[in-house]
Amino acid sequence: MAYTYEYARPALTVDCVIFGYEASASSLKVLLIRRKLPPFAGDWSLPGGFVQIEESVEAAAIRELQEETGVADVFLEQLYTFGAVDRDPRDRVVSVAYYALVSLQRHPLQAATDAQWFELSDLPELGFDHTEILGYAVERLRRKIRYEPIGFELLPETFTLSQLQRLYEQILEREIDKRNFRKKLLKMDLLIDTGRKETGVAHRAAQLYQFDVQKYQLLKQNGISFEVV
Amino acid sequence: MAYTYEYARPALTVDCVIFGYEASASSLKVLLIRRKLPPFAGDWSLPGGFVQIEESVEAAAIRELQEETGVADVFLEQLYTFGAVDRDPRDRVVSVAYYALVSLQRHPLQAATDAQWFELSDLPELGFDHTEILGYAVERLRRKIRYEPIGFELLPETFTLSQLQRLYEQILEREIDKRNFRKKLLKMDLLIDTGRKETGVAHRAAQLYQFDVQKYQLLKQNGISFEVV
DNA sequence: TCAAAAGTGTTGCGGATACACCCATGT
DNA sequence: ACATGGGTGTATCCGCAACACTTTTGA
Repeated sequence: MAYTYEYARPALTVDCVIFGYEASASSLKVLLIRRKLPPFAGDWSLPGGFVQIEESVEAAAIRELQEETGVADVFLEQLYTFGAVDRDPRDRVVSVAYYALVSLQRHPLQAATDAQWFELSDLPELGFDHTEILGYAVERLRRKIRYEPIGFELLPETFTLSQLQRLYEQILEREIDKRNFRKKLLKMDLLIDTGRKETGVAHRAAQLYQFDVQKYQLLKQNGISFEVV
Repeated sequence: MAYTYEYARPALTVDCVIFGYEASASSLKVLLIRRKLPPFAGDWSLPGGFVQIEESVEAAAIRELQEETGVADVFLEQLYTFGAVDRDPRDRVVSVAYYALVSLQRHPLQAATDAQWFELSDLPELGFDHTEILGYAVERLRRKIRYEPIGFELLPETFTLSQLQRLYEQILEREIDKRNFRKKLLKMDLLIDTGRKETGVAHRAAQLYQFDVQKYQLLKQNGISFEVV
């Protein structure tokens, strides 16, 4: 079946920057897909696909994420729309980019066979304008993690303060003073002490905490912001 | 001439939230268009139109802005892409929203005949999801003006500190202490004292300043941010 | 001379930073 | 017993907020 329009229309796609984090290894990764077909065959690229006519743009992003990783219900946010005329050599394609945050502990993935995780510090060349898109995503993540509690999306349900700190250090690429970090976080009173401790570590076991989402929502309505560093 | 595709494609449009500011009246406005045709005939809406196949999405926004106001070379930034399935009752339409900042002193407009400026505090009902888009734009402007020097886009080339302060007060909807505001702004050393003074006012004439764009660019590269309030 | 806005300093407080040692646990 | 990370307090500094009067100018 074919569709005919009076004026030419660009194709509309979504592309997803999927960040995955493994707290045990303190390692921040991005999921990339190896392209089988031209253009850029053999290159790596961001997972993405066409927006179907009966789904919202956000639904398309959720569907892509689900198809590539099997996960649903994770943090997903629109990033930016890339609309240069020649960004795809075949056709006029406008792409709405999203980024997702996935805790690899909470969501043990069945990544698609042609997909692979890459360390953020060791990325391959990407097809299309995907290097630019990924750069945007990293920038957004760095900015956003400083004043909104999105870091918890990357950690297990319960986590230690050191895990949280290492996450921030990874993303912001700088060291943070342990005492000051703990003082500030605990003072906000948004971490619930679960009363349980880490297990299976070859040293003193750390307290396990949970982020208090409900309390945060309340405070947020009153204009209190979550400023960490 | 008609265009045929194997799969259905949404139409792609841009919508522009055009903020205009008149320093003399301390009044922040938005440009709206009265719709002549259904749907929402008679209602007001944001200026916008289709993305042409041979122009980038940003170019389409620039063109729209130019068509509606006659101005070019003003601040214009992508806001968000609105992609709900039913946001336009006629057809599937995805819209990339932009917002622009126009100093009404610097750019005396020939606004299109069907266009009109509205006080931000006194808006009519808008067609489509344009109220939501406008809300996004206001929120973005409020957030962004606090840590990036975009306020100057809304003022005349040279301005007084009081004009600058009133602009911030308008946008942030709160009062700011005059002495603290001046101290902070002047301390940043990003305002050039032109040596000239206001004229034609019925009281003591104020110093005229200019924003030092070059110096700001330099500092920005070194990671210094412009935090005003 | 009056009205209206320009211009100007100081103080107190709270949050940010810098910094080093003892504790608990598993091997 | 040792290695590894967990956990803790204090002193200093700087930026933020609060606050009121004098000066200049045109009408």
